[in-house]
Amino acid sequence: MAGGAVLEERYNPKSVEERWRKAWQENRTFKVSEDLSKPKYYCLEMFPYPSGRIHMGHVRNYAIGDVVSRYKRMRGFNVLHPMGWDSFGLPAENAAIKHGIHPQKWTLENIAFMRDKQLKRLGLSYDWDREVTTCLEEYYRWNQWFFIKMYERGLAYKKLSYVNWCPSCATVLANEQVEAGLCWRCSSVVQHKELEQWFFKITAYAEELLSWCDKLTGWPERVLTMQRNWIGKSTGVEVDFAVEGTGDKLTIFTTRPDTLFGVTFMSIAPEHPMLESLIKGRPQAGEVRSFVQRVMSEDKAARTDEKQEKEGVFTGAYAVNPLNNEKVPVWVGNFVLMEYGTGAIMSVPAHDQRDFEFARKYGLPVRIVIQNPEKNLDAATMQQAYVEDGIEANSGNFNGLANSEAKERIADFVEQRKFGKRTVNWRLRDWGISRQRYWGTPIPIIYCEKCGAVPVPEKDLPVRLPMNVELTGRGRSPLAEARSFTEAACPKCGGKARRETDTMDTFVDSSWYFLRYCSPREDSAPFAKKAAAYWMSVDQYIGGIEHAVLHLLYARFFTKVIRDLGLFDGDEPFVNLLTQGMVIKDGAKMSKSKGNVVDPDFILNKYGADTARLFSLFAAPPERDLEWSDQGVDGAFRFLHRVWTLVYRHIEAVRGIKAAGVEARGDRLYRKTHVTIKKVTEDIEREFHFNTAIAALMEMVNEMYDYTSAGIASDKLPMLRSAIDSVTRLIAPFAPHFAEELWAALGNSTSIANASWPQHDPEAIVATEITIVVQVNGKVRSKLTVPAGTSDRELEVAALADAKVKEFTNGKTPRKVIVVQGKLVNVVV
RNA sequence: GCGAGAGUGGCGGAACUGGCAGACGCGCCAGACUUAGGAUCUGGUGGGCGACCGUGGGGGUUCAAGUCCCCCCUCUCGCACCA
Repeated sequence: MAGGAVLEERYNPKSVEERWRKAWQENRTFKVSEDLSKPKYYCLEMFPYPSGRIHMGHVRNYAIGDVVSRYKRMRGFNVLHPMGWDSFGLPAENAAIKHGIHPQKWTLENIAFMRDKQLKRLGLSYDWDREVTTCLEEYYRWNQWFFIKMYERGLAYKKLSYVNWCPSCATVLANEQVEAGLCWRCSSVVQHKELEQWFFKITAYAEELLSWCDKLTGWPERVLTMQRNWIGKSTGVEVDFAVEGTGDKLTIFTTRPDTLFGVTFMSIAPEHPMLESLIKGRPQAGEVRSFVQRVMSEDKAARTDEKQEKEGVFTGAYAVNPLNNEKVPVWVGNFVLMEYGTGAIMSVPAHDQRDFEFARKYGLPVRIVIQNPEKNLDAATMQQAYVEDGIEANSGNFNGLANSEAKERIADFVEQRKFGKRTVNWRLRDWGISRQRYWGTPIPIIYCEKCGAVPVPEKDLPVRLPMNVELTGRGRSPLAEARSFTEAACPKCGGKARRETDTMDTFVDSSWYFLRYCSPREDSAPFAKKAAAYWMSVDQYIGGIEHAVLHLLYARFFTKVIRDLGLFDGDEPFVNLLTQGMVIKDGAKMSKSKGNVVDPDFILNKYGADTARLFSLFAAPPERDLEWSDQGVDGAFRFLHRVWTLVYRHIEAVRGIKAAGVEARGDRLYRKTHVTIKKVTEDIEREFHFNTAIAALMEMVNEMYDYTSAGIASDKLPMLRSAIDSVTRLIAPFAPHFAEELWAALGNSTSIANASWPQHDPEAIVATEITIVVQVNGKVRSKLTVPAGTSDRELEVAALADAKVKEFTNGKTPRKVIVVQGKLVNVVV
């Protein structure tokens, strides 16, 4: 047996934790496999990037997940709780450039250190046999496999487009990776650049990704809101305006067809493909070109800044409004985005604030087409656009209709006359996955001079990332420099060809790793279908809010694609999501520059893992930010000490004693024990409120001290035994090494991880006597102790007879007496 | 501007469907044991001398409001020229 059957006098976390860490490893305590006889539970924490060291945020994240896993396990679930490494990515490459160490070596060394020297010390109940490392070919080959499957279905495609370019990372970024115009990783100003890129067609799933937001009831509302905003569905109408003098059509998108009669000009994006033909041969051409050039030279941050002055120039061209055959000027506007809608808009200054400002600035006409029913609008004097609902005016046959009604009627009219059609526009763009970097999954495409882009056949996978590549941090994709890599034969015709040298965005790796955990050593498929059918979906996913739209949206998308490939029978990857708060110190996020970082190793050395876990779970509920407090850690340590000392004192006396059963009902410690079991269980079940669960355990331990303060009679030993027994089980998910040690000392020879969770005795918690609060006019004046089950009538009589009540009612007759069953009496005078 | 969340002692935080505000912990104060205590144990600890007053501010509903309704303030996060 691994545990010491005799307790040492003083709690020594170091020796206790070492002993149990070893025991768990040797006994394979947390190894799991599919077992149809038990209900399954899949608990997952977002896997880390192997940066070299873990931080307090990791400790908190994994401690939360571990409590959930261990608790569910004790409740009889077959728990899958895996860990792995999101191990492709830029820092490895930067380390290579800076220190001349190969990214692979750097990464694998970091993983070994973080796994063996850091994570394993935390006592986390992982099945380490399921470890997944995304930078190994046994994993990334399946990224390539998915790419090819998606390519075959038209879900992966290449196109020339304007992309977000980070000059510092020297690579392209997805839209999701640009935050306020800055690179999400290094905060450089993102540039606009035209490049050929590979895309995943996430927009094909936009509707489904959106509609499922309503069904993910186990997700925090704010994450769903962010996803809904990001997907950004807007329904409207596309309308064709004929360009005067040419046969061309200028198509615009609008959500406000009810304002179509109020169009007084048009605006198009500087990148609009029709621009050249519009200005050709016109006197305005020169001015337009220099305007366009100036706007396009601005970086993305400046261009999309709301405070940016709205500017434009007249192209000299006119377009015809198909509804009233009116001629309106076409302008180029710096605020019109080519990526959204059609890159051209109709401008209705009377009813759109942007258009209004633009019209006033350039002296363009304003025409009211929706009248305010409260107060007549005047185009000449209005100070801002009228964007509320109202009645149609100046709108031909539609005059007099409510604008909400007119929206539909005008859209119908547009469709009947074939001026355009109803459409839906999405803010969501396809996911650009090409990265001009080395340390990632090679995109499995070969370019043949004759056949064009040809996917690498499945049998030739993986396309291995070559190891002998020089990394300079400059210029093009590092892979492009490696001739042995780029030279290839066309899989179709065998002719001379070259390989794609871009690698995939690392968010591809984390989009399906949760499926891989189900069967991590499977080598004929990304995962075994049967294993996934058993384990998926993830019952509880835990991680930071920072992935609210990035990873969590991509993973949902991949899951749906994988479903449609017939590999997995489910719609969503994560049933419940817990977004834990940050760990902060002195009111700010821990960061090197602020010098407020707490090193997990230091805490582990000084107090041990159980204290570190206990504190991070006790100091705040998981979804809130946690303020780190050195003194708070002392408090957690002290609590474990108190439990230890209590058990140490009585262990000899209770060793051979049988725990108390129902015959002990009525004993105050027995009652407290069962109240605590109920409270701890409910707090874990209800939103994982570990802080109050731990508080309840502390209360119980205080009660145990009190119970035993004057020594203990032998007839009370069964109650003490059952209390110690229960506390040990209840504390096990929080402080597992500690609990194992006590558990062994109590004479158990199997791990407490496999012990059952205690169940409370409902009869035991029914009090025989209850305290009733007595109020006079809503203010607490007295308390009554009465037998449970005293009737309302008796309570009222007792309250009115109370001396204090008489004093405060001062002889007046009560106007009303309110009795709340078992709680309170309020006398109103 | 839009959306989400929050505001409670000196501090972190409790208070499930309206029913003793401040559980539990930290800190602080006092005492015990001690050569000693930054160890441990015991007790106390919202404010005010008091009637009383206290959950960001102001109204309201109710026998009763941290909790429900209306108005306002502050903070955090996300989105933000999306046509």
